[in-house]
Amino acid sequence: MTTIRDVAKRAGVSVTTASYALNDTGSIGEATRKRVLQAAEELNFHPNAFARHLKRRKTQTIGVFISSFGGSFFEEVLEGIHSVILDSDYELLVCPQSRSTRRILLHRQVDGAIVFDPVIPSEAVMKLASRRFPIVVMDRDVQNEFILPLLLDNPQGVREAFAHLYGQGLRKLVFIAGAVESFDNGERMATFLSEAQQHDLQIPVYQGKFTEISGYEIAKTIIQSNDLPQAVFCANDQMAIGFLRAMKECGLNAPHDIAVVGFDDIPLTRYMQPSISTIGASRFEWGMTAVRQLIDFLEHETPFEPHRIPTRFLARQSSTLEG
Amino acid sequence: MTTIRDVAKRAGVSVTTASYALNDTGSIGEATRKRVLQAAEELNFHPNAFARHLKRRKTQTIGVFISSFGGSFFEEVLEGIHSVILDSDYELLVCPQSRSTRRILLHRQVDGAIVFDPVIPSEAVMKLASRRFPIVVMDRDVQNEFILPLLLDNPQGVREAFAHLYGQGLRKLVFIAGAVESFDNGERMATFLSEAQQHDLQIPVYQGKFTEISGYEIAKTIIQSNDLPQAVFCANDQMAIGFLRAMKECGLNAPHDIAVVGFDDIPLTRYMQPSISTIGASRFEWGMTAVRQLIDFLEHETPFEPHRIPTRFLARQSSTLEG
DNA sequence: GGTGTGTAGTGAACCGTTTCACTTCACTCT
DNA sequence: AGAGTGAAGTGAAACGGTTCACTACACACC
Repeated sequence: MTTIRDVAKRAGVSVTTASYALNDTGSIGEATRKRVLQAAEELNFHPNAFARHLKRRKTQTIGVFISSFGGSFFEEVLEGIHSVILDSDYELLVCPQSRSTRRILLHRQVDGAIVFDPVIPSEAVMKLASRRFPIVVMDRDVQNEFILPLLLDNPQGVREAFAHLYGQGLRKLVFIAGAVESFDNGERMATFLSEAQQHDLQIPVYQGKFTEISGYEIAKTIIQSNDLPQAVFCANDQMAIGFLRAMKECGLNAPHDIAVVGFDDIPLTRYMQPSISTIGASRFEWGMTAVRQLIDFLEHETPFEPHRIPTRFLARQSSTLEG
Repeated sequence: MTTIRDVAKRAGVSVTTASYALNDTGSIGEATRKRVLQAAEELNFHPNAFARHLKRRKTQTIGVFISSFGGSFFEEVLEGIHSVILDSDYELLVCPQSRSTRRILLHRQVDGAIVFDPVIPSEAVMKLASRRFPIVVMDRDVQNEFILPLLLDNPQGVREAFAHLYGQGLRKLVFIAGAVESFDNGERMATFLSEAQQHDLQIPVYQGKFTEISGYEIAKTIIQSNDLPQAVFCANDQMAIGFLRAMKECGLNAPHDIAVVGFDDIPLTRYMQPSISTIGASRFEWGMTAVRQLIDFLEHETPFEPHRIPTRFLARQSSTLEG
């Protein structure tokens, strides 16, 4: 509750001088500065962030908008973001999905945004983005001078995975898709199907929802059809996990009966039995890159440079036939 | 960039009237209110949060201070917190460890705090807490009128786990401790040792750090000593996972050679092979309770009611000897 | 002595809201 | 007719900083 006025009074200077001294701006004599700093210390003064932001019209804060904390997916992205923030003089505001929050926050509570929540409509993003409010999107492909899409290189990983399956002689393949609105899902599917087409394969597609349970249910359907594919490619790991659970329940073995591949390389995939083949990317660096570019833009208007985050296929037990 | 003045002008009323109309306070005629709301809509007006907070001296925001996003531990806590926030008219500010951030944030950027980061000194918490700034702590046991400790019932779960091991005839037990500063670690250890003492058992304690690698290293030490215990109790799951990895590498089998129990019930424990016996609590509800109590205090000064979050032992493969 | 230059410091406006204290005016009551 | 009441609306002072434009003064230079 102590204000800069209290500090000024105690140091015997004007408010202006106190402000300059505390911010190390303006020209203030060394002795005076010391006196002000000491007064501030003694009074345990901390400037009111709101008053400051109000006047400066800058919040020195980056907003990150994610769909939820769950799924152990955002974790690493957030850690990457956080690691950069620590070394900057920005603050971090993480905002999980919420209508009201979003509206209010987006209006001037942060200097720039990182969007990773498909629920936010692209039109809203387009409308908000501006020189004074740059946005990095990690979940869609909209682009303009003030919007930077920073996306996974889905095609690369998917092609590697396809080659891996095809190379083992597997020809009867199935694609299990995630949420239709998802950009990543679309790209993964498109790539997989196009690869297949080049090898004259027909690929049935089952529509899932990126959730474990949807993978599980699709697996049951497929198994009951009594027409097992040799391999399934799941658009994310959660569905692969569900798929494997169903297989296990039915006494089927991966990769023997059906080879399974996921996408994302979430930690679980390494620990499951069998371990799950998947496509990974460094989410930590992904997050780092996002903030870095955003801060660079905010500070020097460095133009955005869209590029893809590399992915790589990780062959593990669930899809690797022996010998 | 449009302000309430623009709205007022367009609606042909004073700023005061516009403010009252927008906030549904004061007494404003229905026709006027409509006109103001419409003007605001047309201009796409959103009140500047900083100006508002500055004047109101309330931010309508809850700050959550965690040590990091990693470890898949906070995830569920945050989701619980978030779920309550969604139904309230508060906003959520999640702030991972960072010196500067903390200082600044704590000073008036949030109305109340939830602390789950051992790095924050208890003195700081004590100093900050006040009627106008209540704090819920989830990682330590400081308490006063304005600080609510909301802790796990460590003793309950640990006692159940001890009984489980002891009940299977295991007598040669070892305790693997986590970070010494940790309140939870201390309580888990104290309970385990006291239970043991009641049965006249001596328990060696190894000092770990709550990390997988520390569990791994301790396991190697123990195994090389050639004097295997019948069971180890790890103060958290990460260490249990490391311990099991070391065992596997040495060709040892859990629970046969050594039974292993962890603490936290992180998702991995269910999926590992063998699945890991552990002690769980609903972190989701833990988070929910924390915010609920905080908001209740903020709104009605409802006095804090400390209580423990129940834990339960979950017997899984890693510690269950067959029939 | 007049001009110029640089340093140290100050007054007051401003950022965009909220809200206290007040005015107006129409209406009712006695 | 005069007093009283309540509803609708307004002016201006906050809130706590930052910063523009300015003063005061010492010093150097020619």
